[in-house]
Amino acid sequence: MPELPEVETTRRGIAPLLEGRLLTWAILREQRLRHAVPENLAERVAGARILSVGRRAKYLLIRHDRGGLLLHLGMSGTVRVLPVGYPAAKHDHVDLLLEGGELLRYNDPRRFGLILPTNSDPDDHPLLRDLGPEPFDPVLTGEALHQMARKRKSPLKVFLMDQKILVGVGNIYASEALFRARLDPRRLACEVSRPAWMRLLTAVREVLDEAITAGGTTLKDFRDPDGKPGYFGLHLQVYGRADEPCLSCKRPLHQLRLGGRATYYCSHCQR
DNA sequence: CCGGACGCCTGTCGGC
DNA sequence: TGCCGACAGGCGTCCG
Repeated sequence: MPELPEVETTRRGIAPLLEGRLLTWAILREQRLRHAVPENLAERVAGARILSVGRRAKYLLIRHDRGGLLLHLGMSGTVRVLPVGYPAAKHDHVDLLLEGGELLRYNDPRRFGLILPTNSDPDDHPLLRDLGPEPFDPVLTGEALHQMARKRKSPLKVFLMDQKILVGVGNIYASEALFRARLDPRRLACEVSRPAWMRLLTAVREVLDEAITAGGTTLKDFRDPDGKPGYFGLHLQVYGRADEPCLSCKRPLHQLRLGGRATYYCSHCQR
């Protein structure tokens, strides 16, 4: 589920509540996530003072004075801030208890996400090692993308979703950015011109930025830490709109599979 | 090294 | 009504 805008929305929701607070305990109801959550999670976090809540790619990084926590929402994960004692529901796998009577509750029906305590800065975790640049990092340019794509024969959309190239773009925003840049998702990455890469990078940044402003996209599960959905779904131009008219040319949009994922595009506007 | 298929999970939806 | 397959926002591994 959550791509960069949903993770960033989650980060912004929890950061003001967490920063400077003391973690007092953790309740672990289900440890079988993408990686097993250590049995001693509570002891690992109890008494730690939270310094900051950051984000790298689609990971949330909670830094505290004894290390940190790495958190990923997978396909269906959400995090909420609730009062202590709030009854736990199905798939509420982990609670992080905070000084002052609130808790951070992690819910993830499909269990593709993760919560891992780290002894040092969670930035240094091996899971983050091979990630590409953030989409808003100035080191990322149309020229850089053009270079990286030179020998890549995968479809443009698959390339765009490769987290080693750049991070944060998932299945929804890949289709949206390609529509905005008027590029055919099936085009081979190695055959895309430098001006087209610049157009695409601009489109990626615009789409992500607008989605963050809207609080992300709620197709089904996603909620911000207050339990509110994201409203970018109202701005989706192509995702989920197979056979509906293109908002630009009125011709019906197409759907196909690329890299095993549903892909939506306009065969007239995107070349 | 690269690209494609598959698996990990649960829930939901459409077709029969 | 019930069953069964397909599919869903991510990502890692395997194999050719």
